[in-house]
Amino acid sequence: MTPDAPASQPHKLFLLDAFALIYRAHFAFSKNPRVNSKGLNTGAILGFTNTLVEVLQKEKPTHIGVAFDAQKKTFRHEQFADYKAQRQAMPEDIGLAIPYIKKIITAFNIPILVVDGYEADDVIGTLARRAEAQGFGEVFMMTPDKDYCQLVTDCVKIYRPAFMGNAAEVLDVQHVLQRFEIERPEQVIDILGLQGDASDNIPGIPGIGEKTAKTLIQKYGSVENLIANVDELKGKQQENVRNFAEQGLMSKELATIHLDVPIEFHEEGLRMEAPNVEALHQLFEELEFRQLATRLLGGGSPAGTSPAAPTPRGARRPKVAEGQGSLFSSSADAAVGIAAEEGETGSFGAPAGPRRTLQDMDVRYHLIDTPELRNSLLEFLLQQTEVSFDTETTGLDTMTARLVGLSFCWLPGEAYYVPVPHDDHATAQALLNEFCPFFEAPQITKVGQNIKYDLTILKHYNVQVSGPLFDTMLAHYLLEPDMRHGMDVLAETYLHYTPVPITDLIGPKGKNQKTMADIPAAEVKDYACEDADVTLQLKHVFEPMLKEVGLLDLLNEVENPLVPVLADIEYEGVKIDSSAMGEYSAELQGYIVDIEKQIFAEAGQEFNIGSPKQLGEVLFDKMDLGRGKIKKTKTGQYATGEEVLSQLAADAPIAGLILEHRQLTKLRSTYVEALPQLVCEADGRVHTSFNQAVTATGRLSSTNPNLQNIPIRTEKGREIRKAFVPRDAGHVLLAADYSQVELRIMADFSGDKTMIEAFRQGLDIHTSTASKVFHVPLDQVDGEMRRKAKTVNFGIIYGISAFGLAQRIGISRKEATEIIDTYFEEFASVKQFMDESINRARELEYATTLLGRRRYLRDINSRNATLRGYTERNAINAPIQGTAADIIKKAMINIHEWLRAERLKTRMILQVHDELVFDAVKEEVDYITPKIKELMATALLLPHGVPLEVEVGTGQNWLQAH
DNA sequence: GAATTCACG
DNA sequence: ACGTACGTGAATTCA
Repeated sequence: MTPDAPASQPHKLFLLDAFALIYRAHFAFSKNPRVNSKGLNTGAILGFTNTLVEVLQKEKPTHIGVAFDAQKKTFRHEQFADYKAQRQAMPEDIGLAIPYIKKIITAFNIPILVVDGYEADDVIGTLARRAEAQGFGEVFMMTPDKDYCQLVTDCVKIYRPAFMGNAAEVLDVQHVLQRFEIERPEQVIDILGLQGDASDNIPGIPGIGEKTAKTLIQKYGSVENLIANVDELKGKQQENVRNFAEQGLMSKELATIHLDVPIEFHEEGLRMEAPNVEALHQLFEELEFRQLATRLLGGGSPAGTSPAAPTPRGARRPKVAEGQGSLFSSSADAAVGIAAEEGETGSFGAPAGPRRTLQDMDVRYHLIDTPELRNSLLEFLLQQTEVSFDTETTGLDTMTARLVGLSFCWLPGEAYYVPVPHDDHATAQALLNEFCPFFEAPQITKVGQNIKYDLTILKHYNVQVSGPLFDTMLAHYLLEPDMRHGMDVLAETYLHYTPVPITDLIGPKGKNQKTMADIPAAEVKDYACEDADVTLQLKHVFEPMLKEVGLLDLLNEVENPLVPVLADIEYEGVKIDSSAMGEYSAELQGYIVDIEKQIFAEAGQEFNIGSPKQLGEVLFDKMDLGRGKIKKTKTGQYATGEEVLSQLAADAPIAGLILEHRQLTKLRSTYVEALPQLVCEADGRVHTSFNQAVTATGRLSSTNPNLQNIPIRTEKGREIRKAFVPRDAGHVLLAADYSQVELRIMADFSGDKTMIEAFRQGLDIHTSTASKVFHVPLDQVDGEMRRKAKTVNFGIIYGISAFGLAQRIGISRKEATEIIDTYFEEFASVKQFMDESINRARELEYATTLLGRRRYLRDINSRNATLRGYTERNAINAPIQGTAADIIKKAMINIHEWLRAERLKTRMILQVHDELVFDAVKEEVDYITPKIKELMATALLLPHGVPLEVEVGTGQNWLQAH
């Protein structure tokens, strides 16, 4: 296909249609305009820049150019007086935005392409053709405009950038032919010529829309041929084609993109170059694009990314004058901080200016490696009220990692590093004992980034950390729940500072990666001190921010106090009966082999059942199942999910077998095989990690392994829970569940009398709902009605839709609509609550929980109905799910505290969103059961007083405990 | 590394 | 006109 030999490295050229992208970006923000502090509407600029950046990062073009329409009239205006006449004058905001956009493009060192008398599409089309002729492997015309479809070839494609929730999309020849139902891409012009294009004021032929245009072109091939055969047409259509034939031809001409623009194709001129970082910085600063600046330039100051610029370590460090009293600073000294308060701080509280690294800083990082120095350090530590600290270890796995050093900081810019002998446990233990007075001091706030990790490490050295904690990771989690909270990103965003990458010390990730223990203490010192230093400074930035938005209490009363609770839970672990797992694995394997044989017999061939691709081909191509009702995934593969196979199972036994096979292999590989491998050898237990800063709603999540998704819904799955056992014969497992928390929260928040009454009376809520929705007395609700009502109740919490409900209970959309309507008649306040939730979110652009936890819903006013709908459902769900999370977190803190105060031996070992699991001492069960119930039920009181109920069970394993 | 599927609340 | 219930994590396949 390529006429010339392709270049050695595959060339990838992107040609952007500037105005089309700018208009689209502008209108995307039209409902809730983005305005910077100078009153400039920056929506179009931000949208365009985001699109540009995305394509640069994701697609990594080798060549690129941005085409603008010529300012003056184009040949199309000469040809057709009304051309684009109806398009309103360019909105003022766009006019103001364009100079900025051009500056940004220029700062990226990307050429701007304009040719007098031509529009961008002609320029792009011409260049695309010439690039193809020169042997470019791939050319992408980046535009949302469908006119470009006429230009698509095997190597020239359309790239529709991601937009308002839709993923980016590449349209190739096949897509175009399919979409327009034509045989050659050029016929797009004929289609457009007939149907016209309102936005470009191409008239087309009256009475011909998308459908008719397709049919006619399929039959006649072109506008000209249609006109030639106009006699074959009937009635009004014939009349129209006859009368407007001229207009049709003119429309076709207007829709035609011209490929003879007088412009040279210079490969070198379009080659990608490194951006002018300084210029981008200035522009983003002026436009107040902080997030973009961080994302794009954060770690990207030229010095920061260049591997050719290693950090000259130690060269400029002031030598520590051992034994001198002046080594330690009291708070009276004005140390120079990384984020010294300078100038206006903007909304992130960080000073403007280029990113800085350790080499730019006047810091004092000291090595504390003698008993005398340690003593002196401890003395200073004990005088502080707030100290950040960090642990350096031999690895990230808390169960096996050994301590390498400790760093401390109480004044910005000044920190201390204490090496710990990692290979001599007795000496290490003795050294840590020295610091116990500090760690245990109740009056000193300990500040850390992901401090649960440090607490756990210290716990392995018998150090119990007391006093208030402040975790900067959690602070940021409350400020921006759906962002990431790594220290490096936070330092860059809020302190404009780039910490030394850990890989500078221990090398890149790989087989020979070193650990901190392999690095001389003098080198670790700077890294470790910097972490403590940065963490302290982040605290000073976040605390006022949290106070301002009313989240400081949530942090101090819930998230921070939860940290030691989770550390204890993880430390305790859950005992797993590995031999039971082993037996069950063999049993499952037997079933699997058996089912496999049956599947191959049904299919008449062997194939990889685990490959959705092969499976789809076998089911839908070879066996021809599905009868036209075949679903496809977004990548064009056959969908073979549970939903599809269940439908198929009615008349194709193979579908049911595959579902069963899927279930069994899932159970085997994800649980039965995986869990025993994660059992800690030392104590026979698995130690999960509870992540406190992952979910958008405030829930915890569990990894390594995930113990929050252990099977229970099916017979064979549930069996796995039998392998979760108490630590010894003196213990039992005790499980305490909130009953219907989320529905109770919904009842309470909405104040719905009917639902509240049901809970007050202790009714089964699904039966009660069924009785209302189906208008039958409580005692006449059958299983089917209850099942449907249960689905409705869940649907309510999730922000119900008729379609979703119909899908899930297998009824028509009409029936689903009726059920929902009846529900909202019966539970009018619930409907009102849902509407109010959405309205409040539209105003605030966030939703809140009972304790003020926020979830930002920045798309709530989006013009894209799908995205908006999604965000509206979040506006309903987030406060409910998040409040439930608030409640159980409070309960965990209170129970942990109570167990400790009473010196009980029972240990909390798991949290599963609405359930707490305890490894309970048998003798304590009767004493703790009512207290745990009470502490859970009263952890937080709901505003309207809907009671919370807790069910407790015990047993020899987790299954029995339910 | 993305996509698909499926385990849980 | 369009897509379809909220929130997670892990295993697997495949490009």
